[in-house]
Amino acid sequence: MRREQARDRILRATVDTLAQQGYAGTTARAIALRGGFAPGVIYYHYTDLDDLFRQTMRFVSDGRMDRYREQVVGVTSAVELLERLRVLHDEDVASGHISAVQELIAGGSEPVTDQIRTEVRRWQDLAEEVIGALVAQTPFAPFIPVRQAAEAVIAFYLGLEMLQQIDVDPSRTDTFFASAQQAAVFFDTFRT
Amino acid sequence: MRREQARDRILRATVDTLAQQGYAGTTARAIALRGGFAPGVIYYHYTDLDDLFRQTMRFVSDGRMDRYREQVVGVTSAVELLERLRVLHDEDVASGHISAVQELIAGGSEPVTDQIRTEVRRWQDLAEEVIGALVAQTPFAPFIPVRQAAEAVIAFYLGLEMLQQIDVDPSRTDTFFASAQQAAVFFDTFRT
Amino acid sequence: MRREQARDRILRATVDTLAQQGYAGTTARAIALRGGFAPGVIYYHYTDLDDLFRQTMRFVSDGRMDRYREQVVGVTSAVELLERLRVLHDEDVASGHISAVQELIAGGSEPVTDQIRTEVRRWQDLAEEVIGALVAQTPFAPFIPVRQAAEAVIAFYLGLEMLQQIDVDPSRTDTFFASAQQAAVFFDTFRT
Amino acid sequence: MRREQARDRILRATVDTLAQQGYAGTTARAIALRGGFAPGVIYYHYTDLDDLFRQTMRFVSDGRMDRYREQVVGVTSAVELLERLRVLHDEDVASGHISAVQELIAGGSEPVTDQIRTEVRRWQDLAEEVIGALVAQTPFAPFIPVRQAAEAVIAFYLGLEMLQQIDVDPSRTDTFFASAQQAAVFFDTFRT
DNA sequence: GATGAATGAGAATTCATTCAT
DNA sequence: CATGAATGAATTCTCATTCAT
Repeated sequence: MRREQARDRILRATVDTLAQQGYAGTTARAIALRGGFAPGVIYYHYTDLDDLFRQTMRFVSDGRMDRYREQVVGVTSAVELLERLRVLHDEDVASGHISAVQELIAGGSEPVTDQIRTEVRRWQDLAEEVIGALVAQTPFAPFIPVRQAAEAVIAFYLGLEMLQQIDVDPSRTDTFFASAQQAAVFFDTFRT
Repeated sequence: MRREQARDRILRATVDTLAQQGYAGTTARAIALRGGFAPGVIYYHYTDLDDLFRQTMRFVSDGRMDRYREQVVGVTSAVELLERLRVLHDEDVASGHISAVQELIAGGSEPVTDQIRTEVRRWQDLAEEVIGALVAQTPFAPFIPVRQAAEAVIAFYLGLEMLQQIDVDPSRTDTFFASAQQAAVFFDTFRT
Repeated sequence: MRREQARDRILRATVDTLAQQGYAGTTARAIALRGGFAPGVIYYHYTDLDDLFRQTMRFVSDGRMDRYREQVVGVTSAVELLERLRVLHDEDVASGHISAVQELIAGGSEPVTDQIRTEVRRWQDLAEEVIGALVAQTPFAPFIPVRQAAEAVIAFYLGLEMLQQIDVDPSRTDTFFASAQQAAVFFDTFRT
Repeated sequence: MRREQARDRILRATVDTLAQQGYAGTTARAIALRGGFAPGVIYYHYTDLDDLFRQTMRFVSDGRMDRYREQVVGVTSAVELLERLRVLHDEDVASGHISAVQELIAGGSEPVTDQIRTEVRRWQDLAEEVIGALVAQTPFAPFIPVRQAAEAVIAFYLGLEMLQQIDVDPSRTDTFFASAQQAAVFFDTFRT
C-alpha cells in the first residue's frame, strides 16, 4: 500500500474514533480496530499518538477549509452566504469532523493544542476575509471591527457545535439558521 | 471531618484539577494530590469518578447560578447588565469554574453529559428570563425570538470560553466586552 | 448491647455473607452491611478478619454438632438414622452453614485451615462413634474399618454438598437418600 | 511466541497458582510471577480473570478426561479398574490439577460455576459409562441405579480431594484404596 | 510496509485496618 | 461499646509503545 494511502487510512480512522468514542476512548487499539489494521502500523507512520492527533487536526482543518473556501469566498449576499454555511454545517455534523476537533481541544496535550491554535487562527483569517468583503459593500464598514467580528463568529460556531453535541434535539441549529436569515435579509437591503 | 465538609473539599479539588490539568489529566490520584487527601477518600464519598464528575457539574452550576441570579435579575439597562456580566465573567475565569465545565462537556461520558444537559437548560432559562425582561422595554419585543436568543447567547459564551482556553492571549474577551458596550449604549436609547 | 450478643450478631452476619456472596465477596464492609452495624465493630470484637473466620468456623461447627449429636447418637436403626440425617442435611442447606464452610475451606488462609482441620476431626469422631455403634449390632463388625468408614462418610457428605452448590437441580440429594434407604433396610435385617 | 503456545503457558501457570496458593491467592500478578511473564499478557489473551478461570477449568477437565478415558474405558475387572484409578489419582494429586479445580469450584463466580457444571456432567457421564459396563456383568445389574451411583462416586471423589487439601497427612486416600480393594475382590467374584 | 505478542507504567477501584470522636 | 471517615497497600485492568518476525 502506498505511503500516502496508508496514512490517510489511519487519519480517517482516528477522526471516526474520536467522533464516536471520545478522546478517552481513542486508544491506539481502538483506532486500529476501526480502521482494520494492526496497532503497530500507527507507530510506523507517526511518532506517537500525540503526533497522530496533531496531524489529524491538520488533516481535518485542511480538508474542511478547502471546502469552505470554495463555497464561501466571493459570495456577496448575506442571505446566500448563510444558506451555504447551513449546508456546510450539516456536512460538518454528519461527518463528525467537528466532534473530533472538540475532543482534541478538550483532551489534547500541549503540542496538540499548539496545532489547534494555529488552525483556529487560519479559520479566523478566513472569517475575517469573508466578513470584510461583506461589510465593505455597506455603509457600516467604518464602524465594524472586522477582526473581532470574525473571532466572535468562530466562537459562536464552536459554541453551537458544543451544544449540538450535548443536545438530544438537533433542531436547535435549524431554528438558529432560520432566525438568522431574517437578519440577513435586513442586512442585504443595505448593499450598495 | 464532617461528611459535607469532606465532600466539599473533594469537589473543590476536582474543579481545580479539571481547570489546571484538563479532563485527561484529572485522575483520581491527581485530584487527591491537589486536595491533599488519599485517593481512597474519593471512593468513600462517591461511587466512582463519573459520579464525582456529575456532582462536580452540579456543584459548580448551582454555585455560579446563585451568584449570577443575584447580580443579574432585575437589571433593566443593557449597559449595566453588560458591566455586571463582565465582572461575573472575570470571577468565572479566575476561579477556573468555566474551564472545569468545558472539560466536562467535551470529555465527560454519557452520565456526565446527562447532568450537563440539565444544567445547560437551567442556564438557558435564566438567559431567557433576563433577555425577555430587557427587550420588553423596547419596541423590538414582538420581533425577537427570546428563547432562541437565549440559546444563542449561551452558545456564544461557551464558544468564547473554549477559545479562551486555547489562547495564550486572554485579551479576546476584554475586547469583546468593549465592542459590545457600544451596541449596549445604542440598545439602551430605545428603552421606554 | 451485651458482649456475647454483639459477637453473635457478627458471627451470624459472617455466615450469611459467606453463604450469599462467597469468600471473595465477604469483606468487612459487606459483613457490616448485612449485619446492620459499622465495619469498625468487627475489629472491636475480633483481632482481624482471619480471627473472625476462625471463630465463625468454630461457631458453625459447634452449633451444628450439638444438633447432630442430639438427633443421631443412640440411634440403632440404619433406616431411622438415614431419615434423621436427611432432615439435618436439609437444615444445613437451608441455613447456608455448609456453604459458608466450603467458602472458608477454599479461601481461608493457614490459620483458618488449621481451625477447619480441628473441626473436621471432631466430625469424624462423631461419625466414628455412630457408625461403630451401628455395626456393633451386626455380624460384620470385625470386618469393617470403622475409622476409615467414618472418614469416607464425611468425605462423601462434603462432596455431596459441593455438587449441591454447583447444581441447579437440588433433587440430586433427595434421590440419593431414597436409594440409600434400600441399602439401609437391607442392613437393618442383620441387626441382632 | 505462537498464540496457542502463549495461552497454554498462561493456563499452566494458572493451574499451578490455584493449586499452590488457593483461589484467594490466585491474583493476576501471582499467576504472572509463577509463569514468568508480565501480568498484562493475561489480558492480551483473555478478557479478564473470570474468562481465564473458565478456560482453565475446560483445559484441566479436557486434559484429564482424555487420560482417564484412555485408561478406564473397557476395563471389566473391578480390581483392575481400582488399580488404574489409583494411578490416575496419584497423577491428579501430583500435577495439582484437582487442587486447582477444587479452588475454582468453591471460589469461582457464576460464569466459572457455569463452566464447572458442564464439566461435572461430562465426568458423571464417564462414570456412568464405566459403572454401567461393570455391573452389567453381574447379577445385581437390575437393582443398581447406575446414574445415581455415578453421581455418588463423583461426589465422594470430590469430597475426598477436599479433605486431602485440608489434611497434612496424605495417607487418607491410600488407606481408602486399600480398603476398597477388598470390596473389589469380593465384587469380581460375581462376574459372569 | 505490516503484524501481533509482549512489556511496563499507571489507571481506577477495593478493602483491611486504624483512630478520633 | 459504637461510629464512620480516612489511609495505604494491593488488585484488576488498560494502554502506549517496542520489537522480533
